[in-house]
Amino acid sequence: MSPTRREPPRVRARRGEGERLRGEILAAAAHLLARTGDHRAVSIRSVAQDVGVTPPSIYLHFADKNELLVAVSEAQFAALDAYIESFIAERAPGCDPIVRLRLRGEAYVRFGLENPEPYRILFERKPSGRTQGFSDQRLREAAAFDRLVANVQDCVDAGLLRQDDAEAVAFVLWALVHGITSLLIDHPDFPWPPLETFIDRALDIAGSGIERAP
Amino acid sequence: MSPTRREPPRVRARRGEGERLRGEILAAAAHLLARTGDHRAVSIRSVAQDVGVTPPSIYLHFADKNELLVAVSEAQFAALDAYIESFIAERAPGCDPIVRLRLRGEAYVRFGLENPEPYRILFERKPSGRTQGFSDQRLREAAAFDRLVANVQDCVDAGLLRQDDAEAVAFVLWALVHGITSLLIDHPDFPWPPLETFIDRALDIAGSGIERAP
DNA sequence: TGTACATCAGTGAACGCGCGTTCACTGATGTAC
DNA sequence: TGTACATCAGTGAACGCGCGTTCACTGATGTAC
Repeated sequence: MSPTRREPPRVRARRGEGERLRGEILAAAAHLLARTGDHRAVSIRSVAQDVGVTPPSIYLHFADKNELLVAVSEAQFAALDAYIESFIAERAPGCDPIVRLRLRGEAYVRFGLENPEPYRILFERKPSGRTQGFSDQRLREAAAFDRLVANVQDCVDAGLLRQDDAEAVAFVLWALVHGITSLLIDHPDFPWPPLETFIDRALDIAGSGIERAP
Repeated sequence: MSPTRREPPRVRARRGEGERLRGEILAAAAHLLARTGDHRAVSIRSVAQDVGVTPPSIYLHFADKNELLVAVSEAQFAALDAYIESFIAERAPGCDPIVRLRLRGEAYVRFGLENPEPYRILFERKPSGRTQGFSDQRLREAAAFDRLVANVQDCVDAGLLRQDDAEAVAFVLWALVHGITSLLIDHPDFPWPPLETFIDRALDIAGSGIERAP
């Protein structure tokens, strides 16, 4: 029943350890996001309360709310990237690039479904007020897009895909998996086909659309 | 400089014409959405102000804010449907179902790009609080999804596509065009390929993925 | 034709809420002499 | 070893804002007699 979750509220950081709070703030924001499934729940006040600190303390580490959200996004991008890479590494220690490409797509969708609100923050957030904080290049790296392009290029190099512009193909593949993820997240009650089927069918279609004719 | 746009504010409706206000409210909400590009701008107060009426008047026609938003969505779904059908009708008065399918995809993306905030409201809105107001079936109809399925089925029947479950294919196609639309809308500054190229490439890939082998 | 009255389309003021942010402050921790 | 002092990690109270919603009301319009 108590509104806070930590008792006693918090031990104050010792001299020189002020940075510790920054980490706690980011963790609390991510936790709020996952717990509530609503990015509007991430307010300066709610984050402060979860950390066990007063709202003005946030401003010791972030200039304003936008800067906090940008930092949260950075962390989520890193999480997405790590998720995908380890998903692939666990299932395909070998290096068949086609298998990897397929797993990459599946991992992407799964990350989104397991972390809907973080996913929304990453890819459906309004480019609010141009204070975005993410440069185009940063988004590219963060979204693991460059890795996708490299994966497609590997397939082309191995003679497995039609000779084609790897980047252009990567855009289409990204759009496809993003589309699936986004629809499933935002309309969970719509009568979708089973997840496995949906992903498989999508990757089959995309696959035979880009595969090298035998 | 005046905060309102209509002087004198409004002529009061005559007896029996109270429903007129309802239409004006919906129009103002849609206009606000298009003008500001931000669904948060659609508040009871701002809509009332744009209509030239006081906030409580809204409640004469809508039980609460959610009901207003649902009505706005209904109108936008209808607009999407009309846009697609007339886009196709203008360019392909004939009935080659493959051509129609392709135009359908293009029209979908174009509607989204021309109406980003309405599009967001339709497909990226949070299923907030389960008070959604849209049944699954309603979304299906509204999203013109059934028309897409029928179009795919036409292709199959004409022997132009691989014998396949039309609905499953339609899901994938929808995901693809939604993915493109959504990414372009939400990350307008990302270095995307030119729109034509993006759409063409996507539809080419999807096309050769589902086409009947010659 | 005249008047009392019901109805209808709104109004005006207020409520309580959570928000981002600012400002002057406090009190423990470490350091210089 | 003892003490004055600077620094640092926070606090507490308040600001002004826009929001959804409620409530008692007003005044023009039409109707019954």
